[in-house]
Amino acid sequence: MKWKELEEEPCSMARTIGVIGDRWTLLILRECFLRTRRFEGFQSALGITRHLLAERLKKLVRQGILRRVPYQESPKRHEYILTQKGLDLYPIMMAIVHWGDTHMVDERGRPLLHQHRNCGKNFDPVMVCSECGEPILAKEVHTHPGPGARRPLAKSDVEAPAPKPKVRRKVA
Amino acid sequence: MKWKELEEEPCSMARTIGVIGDRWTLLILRECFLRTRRFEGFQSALGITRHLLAERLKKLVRQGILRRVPYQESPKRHEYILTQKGLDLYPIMMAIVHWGDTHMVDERGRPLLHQHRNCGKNFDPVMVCSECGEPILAKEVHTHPGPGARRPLAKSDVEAPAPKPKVRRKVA
DNA sequence: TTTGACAGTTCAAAAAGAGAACTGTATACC
DNA sequence: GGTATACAGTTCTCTTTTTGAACTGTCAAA
Repeated sequence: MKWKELEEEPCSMARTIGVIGDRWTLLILRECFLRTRRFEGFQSALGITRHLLAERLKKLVRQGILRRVPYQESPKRHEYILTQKGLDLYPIMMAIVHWGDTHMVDERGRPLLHQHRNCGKNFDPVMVCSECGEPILAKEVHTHPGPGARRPLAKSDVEAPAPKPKVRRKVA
Repeated sequence: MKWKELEEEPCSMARTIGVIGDRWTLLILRECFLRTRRFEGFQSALGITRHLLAERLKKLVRQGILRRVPYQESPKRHEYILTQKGLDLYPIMMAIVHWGDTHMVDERGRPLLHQHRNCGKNFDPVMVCSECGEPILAKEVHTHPGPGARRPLAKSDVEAPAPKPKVRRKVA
């Protein structure tokens, strides 16, 4: 599969993955949220090769996730700033961090704590339903095709067919 | 950088990215949440090469995100089922989908709608603070080192130094 | 004049991924 | 019995990506 194609699939997840779904891009975005803005800053913080960094930054700018803003003339220098579209990635970042905090910490505990200025407390992000406000569990969510689905109302597009082998065998 | 190293970095985000931060892994996980469980199912749904699929599934099992469960004897066949650790990835998936729904849809609208069984309505996921319940904005979050930080209390570890060039130039 | 900051670009070598064919067990159909 | 098909991989070669390191070019400070 060519990754350009991903962005045209009738799946918001595939499209998003086509834009930010690789390791370096995600790490670059982490740095953005930690207030890194300049080429050298990203490069030294991440140890990414300069070649790839230049390419990834270009792509993020093309996608409207970063804005390339001049901060001095002669020589021309630019900073990479998150746009609103970029800032909207924050829940993804927080969800990733939170999973790591839950499942990937060693005995010493979390590397980073997050404090909510509103209430002053260290917090965890919780995903809730926009309609009823209750936390969302995978089991309680039912998906069905929306207007942008490939073939409207074709359930098989969105839910894999139940495993039903044509050939019956000895079952363990 | 070797990607194994990522998992040892003192950053929950880097560690998580080391585990699930590549395109195919994310797409495989999408399929898992859409109830795909078998090798052929993943392969035909995604068009991933069989080679890569086998490798990624192995890795996800090693990481405890999927469990390889036999569903028949002779020939031995297995299904790949999300563990609790895997199910806990759901907020990440939903956050990714939601960003795509917001920023990557065409005129036709969303490819997929999500219905919350609790309240019966189609919903968007909203990320709120575990302490005060208010939605979280990037601007309202302050980070500081936790017990698992590389060097306790070294602020420079977690916040990039403010851009302060040693050399002063004509500023635009 | 030399050094260093900064933001890239270039190029050869190594790693990862794609595409297709092949392996091996087992059942169903003719 | 012979052929076809399901399933879950493995093996192979070829192409694309990524790495690592060096190089380019502007400007300022010592």
